[in-house]
This record gives sequence, C-alpha cells and structure tokens, in this order.
Amino acid sequence: MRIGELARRTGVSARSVRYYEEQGLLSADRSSGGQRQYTEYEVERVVFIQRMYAAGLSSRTIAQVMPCVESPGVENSDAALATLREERDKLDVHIGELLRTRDALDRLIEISEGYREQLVTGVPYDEAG
Amino acid sequence: MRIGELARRTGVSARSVRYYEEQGLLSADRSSGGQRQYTEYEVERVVFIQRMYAAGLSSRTIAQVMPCVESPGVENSDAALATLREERDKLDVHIGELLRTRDALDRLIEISEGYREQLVTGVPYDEAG
DNA sequence: CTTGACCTTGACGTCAATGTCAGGTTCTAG
DNA sequence: CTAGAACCTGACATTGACGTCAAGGTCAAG
Repeated sequence: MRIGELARRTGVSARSVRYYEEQGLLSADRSSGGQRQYTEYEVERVVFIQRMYAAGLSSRTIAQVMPCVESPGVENSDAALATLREERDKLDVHIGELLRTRDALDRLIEISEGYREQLVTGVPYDEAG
Repeated sequence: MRIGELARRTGVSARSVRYYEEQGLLSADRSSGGQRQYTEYEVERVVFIQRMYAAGLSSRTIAQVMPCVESPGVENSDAALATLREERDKLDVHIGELLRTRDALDRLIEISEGYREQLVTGVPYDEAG
C-alpha cells in the first residue's frame, strides 16, 4: 500500500509517517517511481509508534527501544533493553500520578454535585464521603 | 512569601509561576514595591496546576475548571463542572490506554529477558506465557 | 545608605511533532 | 495518451510551556 492508505488506516497524517521515517522509526520500500510502499507490518508499527508517543516517549527514545520491537526474543543491545525497562518504570510512575489526579478530579466533581444535591434536597452533601 | 520561595517549594521555575498568572491560573497580591506576594494557598494551587498539566490539560482548559477548584462546593458555572467531567473522562480513557501500553512494554521486556534466560539455561523461554 | 540577592517587565529563543504550501513527478482509470 | 488523484522533496509555519537575557527596581542586613 502507499502512504495515503497507511495514513488512513492508522489515523495519522502522511506528514507524520514521513516524519517517523526521518526519525528512523520506520522504513519503506520504494516503487520504481520512488513512492513509498508499505505492508501490514507497517500498519502495526505506526500504531505502536503512536502508543509510545501517547505514553510520553520522544522520537529519540522510541528509536532506542526499537530493536526490542523489531526482533523480539532475539538478542538486542543491552542499551535497548535497559531503555525499555526505564521507560516502563517511568510509565508506571506516571500512571500512578494520573490515578491520583483522577481521584482528585472525582472528589472535586462530587463536591460540586454535592452542592447541587443540596439544592434539590435542602440537605448538605455527606462530608464523611 | 515571594516568587522565589514559591518556586522552590513547588519545584517549578519563577518563570512558570509568572506564566500561570499570565494564563489566568493564579493571582498574586503585590507588595508596595510591586513584588508578588504569595501564601500557603498558592503553594497548593501551583501543585494542582502542575498535576493538571501532567494530566494533559492545557492552560485554557485548566482555567475553565478553576472555578470548581477555587470554591469547591459552591455554585460554579455549569460550564466549569461540565469541563471538569469531560476532562475526568478523557483522563480515564488515557489511563486505560497507558495501562495497555504498560502491558505491551512488559511483554516486550519479558520476551527479551526470556531470550537471556535461554542463554543461561539452554532452554527456550515459555511460549505459553 | 550601600551592597548583593531577589524581583520586575518585555522580548526573543527553544523544542518536538506536525501543518501547510509550492513546484514537480508518478500512478491509474478511461 | 491524458486527466486527475496521489505522491515526492524541501522548506517554512505553528503551538504551548517554558528558558534565558537585558535593563532596571526592591528588599533586608549591616
């Protein structure tokens, strides 16, 4: 498939796909005319890249862990595996923070709803919540 | 306290504190000489702002939910509460994605470690994992 | 009343991922 | 063989949350 279809199927722009290539995250065969040719494999790969971006990794960092993704279960550089572990740990910490933030937002919402409840029932919301 | 102390205590730069003010997220009394004066309340507030940024909210969005934070349990605009709920829901979705991403990273790590295990034991890692 | 740390505003710089545009080439349907 | 959609490279633009610097004003200690 060509870049347009890859873009449509992954939900990213063609510009982004080219950028990923520029960053060494993706490679592409070329047609005789010079146009990029992709396979199903690249669809998965672009999706993976997007997941990494969403998890807060930079292009550089994604590139560093790519060996572990390209050939899982094969010997890759210690550096790749080390970076992978680091990023997993960072992500773990980040998730923990987000969970606490979500709880904080929940409490704020409850309090605001509590006030509205009070409007209806004439009774203050339960402060022991 | 002045801006330097607030910055130190919250771990952000003075530049950022001024930026928050510029974005309408924070206000400050001024000394007779025009320097910003803060209280303990602003320490909490800056920490809250940082949590929101870490959760992916923009300055504009944080500003929109601020009424619910400034006076919790008091009637705030429906818009503020609605935005707050939206952001909580987005965060929920995001956390879900991050959890799946973490699992994916865990699997990648396991596979790489499995290979090393195999190096030591001479037996392939458990493919049923 | 001076010194040095701290503060002020204003402005320009940065970085990363991506948008956008121009001018030209390739592909595919008819 | 041609039209038009899709693609190419290259380059400049954008956005948001800051960093950083300049030129000056404020504050607390001695």
